[in-house]
Amino acid sequence: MRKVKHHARVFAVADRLHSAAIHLLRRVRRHDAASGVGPAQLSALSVLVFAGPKTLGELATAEQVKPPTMSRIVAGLKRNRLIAITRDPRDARRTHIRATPQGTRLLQQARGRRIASLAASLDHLGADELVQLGAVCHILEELR
Amino acid sequence: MRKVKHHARVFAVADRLHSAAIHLLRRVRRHDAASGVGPAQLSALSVLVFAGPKTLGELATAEQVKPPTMSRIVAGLKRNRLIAITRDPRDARRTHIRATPQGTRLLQQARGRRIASLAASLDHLGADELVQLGAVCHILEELR
DNA sequence: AGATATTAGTTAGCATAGCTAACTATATAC
DNA sequence: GTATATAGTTAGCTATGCTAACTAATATCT
Repeated sequence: MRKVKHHARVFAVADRLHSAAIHLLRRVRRHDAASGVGPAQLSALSVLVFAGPKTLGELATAEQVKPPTMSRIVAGLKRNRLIAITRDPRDARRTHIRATPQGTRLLQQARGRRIASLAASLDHLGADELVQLGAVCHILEELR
Repeated sequence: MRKVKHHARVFAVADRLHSAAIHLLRRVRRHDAASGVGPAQLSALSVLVFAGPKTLGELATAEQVKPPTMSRIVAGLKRNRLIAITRDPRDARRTHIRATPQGTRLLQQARGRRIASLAASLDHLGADELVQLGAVCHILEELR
């Protein structure tokens, strides 16, 4: 049956893709220490920088974390002056959180280090291989 | 200059690849809670299951973590009876750590959940797209 | 052989990050 | 206007990261 073969191939590819993603991120993450903030703060900050201001609840959802956890991450970011917090005038329960210029700068630098290290690894690849990588990124971006 | 263009493309691909890897792992990680052990323990256990027995120092290196951190992760795994520890008869300072049958079983189940969820996402892809993904995995596996 | 240095791992103590339960404050519904 | 629901915080637990300082064992060097 063709279906069986297809599923087996999908599993094999999923397995390799999973492993490749782990190794890729493990490598780029080594450079994050230079930023001086922890991984959770860095990740939350990147949401604020790339997706714009968010409430605490929205941030928690985006980061797949519970509100109390995000509450502390946000407190840390504020202590480091990487974000600014304002109350929602319509609903005083809500807080609006946005990256400060320093926060944006720090994130861009951290991201730059990651991307630069990955780019260095990819540098010896040929144009055709880059095209393949780009096509696969497109496929992965379309996954829901 | 062609070189400039090439570098710009490499950067753009690195950026997208980085983002894709983040989202991919964030999705599959949701299922890890079902295993009942933390992410560091799960990751260390996977090294033991797939790469065989290791000393504590080797494990720490493999996991990009300092020895004291791995010492505690190992203590947790032992408490959960997922690993067994023996002393090296040649060098009594060293400890040999290996997964128990229960540890192997738990890891395979956790891994199965991750891969199955990823495979489900990939299931609607065509054979040609799977081939592309496979080719890219090969490229990434060759990266040093 | 015996002093010294190196290596493997542990312990102590600190910070960050995850959770649940319980709380405060605000907004909504009846 | 009382009850309910929602947004965040606080308290307290576990896990995971670090450095500094320690123990124990091995290797080195006269």
